[in-house]
Amino acid sequence: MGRVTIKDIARLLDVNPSTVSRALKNHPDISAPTRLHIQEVAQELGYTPNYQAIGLRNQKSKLLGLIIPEMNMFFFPSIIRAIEETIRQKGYNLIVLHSNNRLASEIENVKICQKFGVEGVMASLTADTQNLNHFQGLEKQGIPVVFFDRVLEDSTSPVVMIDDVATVQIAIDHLAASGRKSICGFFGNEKLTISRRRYEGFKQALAKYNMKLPNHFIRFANNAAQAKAAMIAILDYDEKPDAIFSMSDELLVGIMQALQKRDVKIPEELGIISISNGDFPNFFKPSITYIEHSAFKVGSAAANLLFEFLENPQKQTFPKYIETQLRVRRST
Amino acid sequence: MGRVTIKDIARLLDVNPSTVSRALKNHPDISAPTRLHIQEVAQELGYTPNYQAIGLRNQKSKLLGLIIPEMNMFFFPSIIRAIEETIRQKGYNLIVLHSNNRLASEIENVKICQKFGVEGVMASLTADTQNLNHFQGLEKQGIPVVFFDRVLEDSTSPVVMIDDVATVQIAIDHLAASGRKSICGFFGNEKLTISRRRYEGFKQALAKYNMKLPNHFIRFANNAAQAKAAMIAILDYDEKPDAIFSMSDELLVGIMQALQKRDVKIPEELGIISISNGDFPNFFKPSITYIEHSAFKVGSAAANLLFEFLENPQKQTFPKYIETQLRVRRST
DNA sequence: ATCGATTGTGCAATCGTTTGCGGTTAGCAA
DNA sequence: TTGCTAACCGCAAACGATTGCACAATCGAT
Repeated sequence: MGRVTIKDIARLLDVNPSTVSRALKNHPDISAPTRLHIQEVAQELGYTPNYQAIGLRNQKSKLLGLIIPEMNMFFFPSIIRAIEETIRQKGYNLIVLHSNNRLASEIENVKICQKFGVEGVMASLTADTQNLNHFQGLEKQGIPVVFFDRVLEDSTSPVVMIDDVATVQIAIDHLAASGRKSICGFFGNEKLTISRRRYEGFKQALAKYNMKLPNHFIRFANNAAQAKAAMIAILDYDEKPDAIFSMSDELLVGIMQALQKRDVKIPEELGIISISNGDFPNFFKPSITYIEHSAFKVGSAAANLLFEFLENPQKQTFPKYIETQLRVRRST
Repeated sequence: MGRVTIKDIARLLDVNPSTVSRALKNHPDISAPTRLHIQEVAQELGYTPNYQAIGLRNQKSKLLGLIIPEMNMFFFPSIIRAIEETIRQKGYNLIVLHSNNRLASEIENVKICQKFGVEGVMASLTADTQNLNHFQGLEKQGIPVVFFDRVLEDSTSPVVMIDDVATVQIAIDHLAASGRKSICGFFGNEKLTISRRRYEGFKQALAKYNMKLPNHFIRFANNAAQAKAAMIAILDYDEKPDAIFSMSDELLVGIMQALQKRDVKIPEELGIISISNGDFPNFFKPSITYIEHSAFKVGSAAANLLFEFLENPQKQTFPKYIETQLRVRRST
């Protein structure tokens, strides 16, 4: 009961705690015999360093914060895997905070990061986040923050994302090349910059091919259920699309549920392409053509970028773009 | 730069840190005027309590550890959501540790929990975990550990899980009731107790109906890809099953990919039922009948059980069973 | 024998916060 | 005036680990 401390070891061996501390970290001041003896005893007693005490003394915590808008099955598991893997190697650990898509939670999550004294933060924002005021406390304390994916337009902070416009362009190029002429676009929460940017790219890309874009071909959906409902609604219009563009796996799932329900023939009646992390497109029949937007790469890049700031706080900030790649499957 | 501390406030107002501390927690010893003034100043300066210092002083960390064998899209996002939600209400936060399916990582993760001084741990084990020796350090320090889902047979620790045998029984009952006579079972990693228990339940249930069970009707697969390969192999046998039982969403995904590839008619040629968290069965056409095994409920129960031990360390340990429920869809 | 350098260890302060105890003041009654 | 009680607040130690500095012991060189 009660963990073993350096003091305990010191008392037991009748030496000073400082000697034990130095011995355990192989400080050259301590002679080999005492050093080995102390290490042996520490091992036997099952000594575990107390990060709270170490952190307090050294003003370090070995903790990084990850703030995500929600915990879903589509994007964030890969993100977390990637970040964990990257930071573990450097002896850091992660405290993951979900905002449940609410700004108030996000604000609180930032506070929690501060309370725990995290050394850096990675964040993806909620749809309601209009400014970064709640992150200013961190910046003031010199704690670097890296934003990824769901970021704000005017962010002067370091961000990791894909080139939304270019990525959508690739998708539309592909659809156009295979003869599609009226394309319907599905986008996430309209309040999200990422949705609006991809929507902008979509409009630009269609304009390039002089494709028409009736209002009901533009769909903003906050989740799979909304996407499903929207897709079904589209099928009830007279003017039907011959292809669907989806900006995420989550929307793709909803869209596919609708199409399966209505027995739409893919790719004959309708072509489909989606931006995706890469798993879900293979779950459907036919498999879905997608632009790979690797969450793993985003996570790794965000973590690495954060470390660059930890190592060099003066570093210039600039957006880091993750490359994407077209993967042609059977839906186009 | 550098966070504001109680000392800073004390210096600024020319009072003792203890006064500030008491004022901030509304201690009655402090008069209303000083209390309000101090709170005001603290607010203005953006004071944030230092959990490291508080934890050190109070021997608390407000941190709980969650050790999971891997971070996948099937089960653990819901688990994490549920746990987070439950513990947040009590002012606790989570540090999530992935073992990457390796025992060595799991052992290290336990150590990390100790270093950070977590007050409790929730854990789901890797397939290679044969004993709980590496958790003994925690128990010795009086830190409660709750295991869930992927647990060990001989565990004397508190566990949260479903009644595997009964759940599989429900599945087979359902298949039998709809006239299926030769059922093939898919199970996870054979080294996992959860796989073996469900396999046992499967055998018992088939025996109840006197169904035959050729060797190639029993499949252990470690992931979706292996399940897919196994399913394809089965389709190449002369003796084919008329129904499939899958013990998890991950296996279901692999199985469905194989069936879609081979254009197997569901439910005409083959019926399918799976134990599932509830999302994936709806992604397929036809939708898959499943026994709902709610990860969210498991997570909530694990967190609540852990709190019971935190509040009453003497509490008796007993396995907590999460109820499951048959959801009939179109695959049977 | 004396000095100097070297080696090994202890002392004490520090990180930020909490809390038991003691002390000062004011107010009030006798 | 004296005594007593609240009301308020400060002092200092403590949590566990680290580290600059001081100090003692040893050794070699002169």
